[in-house]
Amino acid sequence: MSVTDPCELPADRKRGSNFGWSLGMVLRRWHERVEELLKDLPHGSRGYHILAVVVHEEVPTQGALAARLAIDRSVLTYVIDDLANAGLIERRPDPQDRRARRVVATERGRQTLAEAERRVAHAEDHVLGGLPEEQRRVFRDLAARAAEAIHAAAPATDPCVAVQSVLPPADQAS
Amino acid sequence: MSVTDPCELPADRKRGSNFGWSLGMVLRRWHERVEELLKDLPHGSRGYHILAVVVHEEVPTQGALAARLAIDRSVLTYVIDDLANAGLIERRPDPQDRRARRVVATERGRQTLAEAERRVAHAEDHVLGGLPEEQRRVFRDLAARAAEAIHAAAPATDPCVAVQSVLPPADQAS
DNA sequence: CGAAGATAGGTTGTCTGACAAACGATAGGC
DNA sequence: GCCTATCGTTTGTCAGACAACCTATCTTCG
Repeated sequence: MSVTDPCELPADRKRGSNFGWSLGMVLRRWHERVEELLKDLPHGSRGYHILAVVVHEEVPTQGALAARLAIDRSVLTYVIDDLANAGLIERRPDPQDRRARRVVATERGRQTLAEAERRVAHAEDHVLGGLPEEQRRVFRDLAARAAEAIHAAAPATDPCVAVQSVLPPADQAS
Repeated sequence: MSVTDPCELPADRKRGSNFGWSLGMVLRRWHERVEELLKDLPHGSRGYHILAVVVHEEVPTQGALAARLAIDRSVLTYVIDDLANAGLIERRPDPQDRRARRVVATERGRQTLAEAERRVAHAEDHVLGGLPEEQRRVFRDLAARAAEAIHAAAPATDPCVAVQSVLPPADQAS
């Protein structure tokens, strides 16, 4: 497939149609808003995500939690510390394996999460204010499913694409 | 339109249904892939975005470019430096205003972008591999429109939400 | 004309968050 | 009882984001 006229990208590729940029834009705004909203939750959106998983899901250990959220274990350490200090979760020794810690939510944690989720949901609607109600729902749903799929196929890098220079070999530089 | 009962989140709010987390997940993977793909384009995805705008849109000055992409001017400086060194764009003095620089793409830049866009499009399909064809299209479209709307309403922080603690007042801590 | 303020671009320094590496404690296999 | 793997934690390094400052130029107005 020879290079079709590069300018021919049918106005679908033009303004705003850079997927990566768009995602970044939406995520940045989401982050701003949520961070603002949850500024007294120990680590803002980070703490929120962790708390959410702890409350909603049965996650055995800290390591599993890290895997579930696809974040580094070393981050978990201090976020959990602070969430525990705030009385939102507890870190209990696992009776089966004394290396592991089970992380469970306190009642206060559950309440806090409920409140946080309410606010975040509201903020999200605001962030997606540019889309009509129905499409917001669709967007969130698609994002969730795409993320789920990505997370499931974790390997991150498979060499299915041969990596060679994007730059033309200096043949007809302007 | 009052907020429908916030606690009613019906198992739609559960696993994977954290919008922010999902976006982050998708974006991270996008970034990994693209950065891999464009590793010899001066600043990877950054350079890609900038090059794309320079090629596809009529952007008067460097400052306008920064505004268009919602990035810091100080970033533009060195990215443009390197894109120019690679012969992909040129920084020309604006005859009307000698403070300003007009940034224009070279032919080589156009070719490179075309190739890059092809690869990125391919990578994006791969990243969204968890969604069927049609939904990928929808997702990209919604993302673009949401981002566009956000970018249009730039102010970033309007105090429409009263910010008070998410934490309950220590009444019934567990 | 010439001084004052505004604006374009560039430079520098600081700060945060991501990530790798190393460590102590414990579990499981031999 | 040793050896290796695993869990959680700590530490250090690095890149990217962002603010503050600087210079050159334009604009306005006396």
